[in-house]
Amino acid sequence: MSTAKAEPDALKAAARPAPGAAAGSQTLLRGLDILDAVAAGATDLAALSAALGTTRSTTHRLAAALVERRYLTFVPREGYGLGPKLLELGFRAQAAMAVPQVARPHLERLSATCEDTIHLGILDGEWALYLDKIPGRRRVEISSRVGERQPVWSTGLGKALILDLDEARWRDFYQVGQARGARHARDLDTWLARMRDYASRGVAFDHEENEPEVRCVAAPIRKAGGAIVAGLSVSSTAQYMDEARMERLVGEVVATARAISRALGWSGGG
Amino acid sequence: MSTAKAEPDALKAAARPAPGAAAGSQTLLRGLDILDAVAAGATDLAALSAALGTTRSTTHRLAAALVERRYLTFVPREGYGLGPKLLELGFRAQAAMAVPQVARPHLERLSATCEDTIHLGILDGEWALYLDKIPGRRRVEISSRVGERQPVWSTGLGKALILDLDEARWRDFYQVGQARGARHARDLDTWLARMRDYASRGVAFDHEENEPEVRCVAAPIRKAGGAIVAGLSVSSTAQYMDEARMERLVGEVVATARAISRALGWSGGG
DNA sequence: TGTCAAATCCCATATTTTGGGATTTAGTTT
DNA sequence: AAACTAAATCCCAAAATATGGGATTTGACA
Repeated sequence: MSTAKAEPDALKAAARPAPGAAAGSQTLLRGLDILDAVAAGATDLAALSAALGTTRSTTHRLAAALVERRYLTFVPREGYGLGPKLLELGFRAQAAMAVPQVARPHLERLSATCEDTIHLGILDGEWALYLDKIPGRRRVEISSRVGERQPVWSTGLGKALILDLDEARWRDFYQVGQARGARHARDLDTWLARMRDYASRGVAFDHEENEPEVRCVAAPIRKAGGAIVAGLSVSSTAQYMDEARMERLVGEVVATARAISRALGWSGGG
Repeated sequence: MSTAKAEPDALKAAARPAPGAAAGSQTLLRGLDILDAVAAGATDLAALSAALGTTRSTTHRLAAALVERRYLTFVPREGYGLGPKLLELGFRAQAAMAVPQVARPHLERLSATCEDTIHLGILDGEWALYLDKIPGRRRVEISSRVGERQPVWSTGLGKALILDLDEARWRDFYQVGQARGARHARDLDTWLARMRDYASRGVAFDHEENEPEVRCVAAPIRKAGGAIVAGLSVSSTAQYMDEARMERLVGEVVATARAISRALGWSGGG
């Protein structure tokens, strides 16, 4: 039941087939697919049915269950939308992680002095996962979302998160990135050389490696004992982020990361 | 398949049987129940099985699907936790609503001058739904969560949301509240008299009607045209909120609500 | 009042889920 | 170091559940 319908392409993501996925929960998975479809912009039953490849009947039953549980909202003329239950669980999920709580005020302080987008994130397997974000106040905004994942090897935040690992691990992250089809691949040796430099300075940069025109300065956050538990980055478009400014930001970014680390119980820091 | 198991009672909420619920999606609903159970503190398969009343097998399959879709996290020694996908969808749900976006900076400004908990909410059927919250900085904190619902008739925020309705509607909200077993019921006439007073002043109070010891001052937020689209409240415990302070807060709260209304395009406001 | 599109409901069929129990994985004890 | 324990994970026949075609209702609009 291919879904290559007319879909405005706004409903891009939502890869249904599932990789080596766990089968045996079709109904549950379809329900979750509905959440994805709604998040991607589907608003009526027809769009949902098309996205799932199921009949109106089935789609309606699933959607109705989600509405009843407040995972979706439904307004007769308007259609479906993400529901308050997701708000609740989302904020709970964030609250369950200690780092964002502690970091928030520090991020806000940093945000007050720079006009750019600030991200807080952790390492999630082979990805960098955003846990919090303070939008910048420039005319152009970095389009990222809390809960989203970005490649480790190409983002400043990602590189900050793996600063302490050895070169073998660095290679792994680089290769995973290449395998997933890196957009602006650089050769491994250059990348490793930069990583060594970043590691020795305790900061990481992103010179438009992940996204053209987007640059950032990032630093690792450490918990008691010194292990890296999170990272912090300041991002902006190239026009606001020339080399000189990136260097000027380093002090602030590192200082903020250190302050958060201290709040988490890390007393080190030559 | 009755669920009257041993449940440690820590997993209180999660009323399974579902009221006049939509049947025909057992698997999906059970999956959602798992999310609730994890949110309520269950961390291992045994706890989840107990909460759902299903066997380890079934529970495991559902949980595995949720983990695969990142709605849950699973760490061998630690157990299950709410996953990053919920973060993503939660923040998206919030972003989909325009009001929180516009209101945030104003709420933060208000928060800077008062030490108390600030809530932003909208009317959701017969409930007041919290869309955003800035925690207070007092020793005791108001335990509320974004995404949660509270009765309209007994909360300051709720009353602010229905300030423009006529008396017949007010009665409806009051009666729904009574039907649901109000805790500190007041007689209808007194309540209506107060509502009239609130409506004429453009503020609403909560004198420990919803929760003993919790008081608040609330004001409605209006969109272009003047219709109430949201509300704003400042809450604290009685010890920090005597009558005098509540009166003193009115100006600030109303001013903030007005500022947000103006940002939403409302130009009215005698 | 009539028309049309979308949502909602119904029910026999067959596909999907279920759960008992076997197996594997890790951490702890002897 | 090997046996023990607890929890997670996997397997498969039986049975309950979800499915979707089509009928019906709802409500906006003419």
